[in-house]
Amino acid sequence: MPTHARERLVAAAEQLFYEEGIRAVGVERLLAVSGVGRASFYRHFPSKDDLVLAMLSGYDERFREWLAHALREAGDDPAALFDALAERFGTSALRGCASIRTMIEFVDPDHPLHRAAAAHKEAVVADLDRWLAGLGRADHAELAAQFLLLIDGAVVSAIRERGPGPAHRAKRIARALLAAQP
Amino acid sequence: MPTHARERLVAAAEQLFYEEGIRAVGVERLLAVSGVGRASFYRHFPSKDDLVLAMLSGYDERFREWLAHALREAGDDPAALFDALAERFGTSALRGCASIRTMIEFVDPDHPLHRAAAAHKEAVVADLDRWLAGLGRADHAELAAQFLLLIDGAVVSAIRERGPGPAHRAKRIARALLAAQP
DNA sequence: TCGAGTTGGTACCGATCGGTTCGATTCGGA
DNA sequence: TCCGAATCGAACCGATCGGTACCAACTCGA
Repeated sequence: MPTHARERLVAAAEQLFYEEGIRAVGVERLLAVSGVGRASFYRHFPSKDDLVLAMLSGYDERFREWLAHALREAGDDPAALFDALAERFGTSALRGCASIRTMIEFVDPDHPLHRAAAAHKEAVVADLDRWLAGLGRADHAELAAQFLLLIDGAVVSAIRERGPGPAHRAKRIARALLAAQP
Repeated sequence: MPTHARERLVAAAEQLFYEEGIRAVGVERLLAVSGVGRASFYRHFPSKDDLVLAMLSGYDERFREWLAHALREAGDDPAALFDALAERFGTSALRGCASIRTMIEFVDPDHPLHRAAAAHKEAVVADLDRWLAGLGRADHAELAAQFLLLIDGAVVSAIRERGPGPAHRAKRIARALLAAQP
């Protein structure tokens, strides 16, 4: 199965970067796990950073697809979004989200990988904003930012705690938030 | 000034690890910035990881001192804690907190550095819990965990946004939270 | 004053880093 | 079936990684 070198590289990157970290995984490991030759790697990606970029792009797409589905399921109850988050936390082993981790591993705000990871978060908050506005909430902009803060806080908490607990906690906070300004 | 090699190493570690990341900074840079000789480094710290441990220990001490002071200032209004957080965000350039960043850079939950960083968070939530219990809140345990979720969420948001905005946002959430269960 | 202990500086170690180059082989479309 | 394109594997590059060993200079207490 020597075909699709690019796809196998991205798949290996997603797995290894998630399990161990970006800086912690060298090109050698990526080649070994993906079974891709060194030359093929650098034909598809000018540098390791470009592979990280491709990984981030895939993460952005998949996460926001998941988010869109979760928002549809939530109906007209914004707090229900955190039920979907709890489900997400329950299934996978929790090592944070690719965006937060990339922003932190490449903490210089001018670094291309930091910018790309931050752009994902801004896209997510824009998605949330549109959704809340569609639900007729006057405070949609502020509420969207607050929801992202709750999501990120839950993700960071979940790194230590394992399991859906932090997502449930975030949901209870969201409930209080919605009750305050109905 | 050839004395105090250890203190200078820890100071350089705090600065460089914060500005660039732990894995991103090699021993060479630490020696150059601190002005410490290579042999002196390894006399004080058996390995680079032990220097990270010392940095974390200093961070834990200083942060919790700051927290204790902020809690005293807050008086009987729990949400006022986030005013202190906003002040903290306003002054320093924001690149996250040492604990979150260490947990993420060493994401394996069994890694000694991950454990040390996680232990700091657990100590913080214990501090919050004692404080809230002292204020007579029946929901102190849950509220403490929720407060830490808000703090961590604000820290992650502040990495992208700069400035005290995320702390103010967290304060508004905290207000709603306290209003829900007075 | 003197000597033990700490210091900074340097050379060096094997391993790994990201990246380049050159075949030998295999795949896939015409 | 055949040929170009894509593939894998390995040798190789300079740089840097974390860590060791040795040395001359310095500090400081007895």
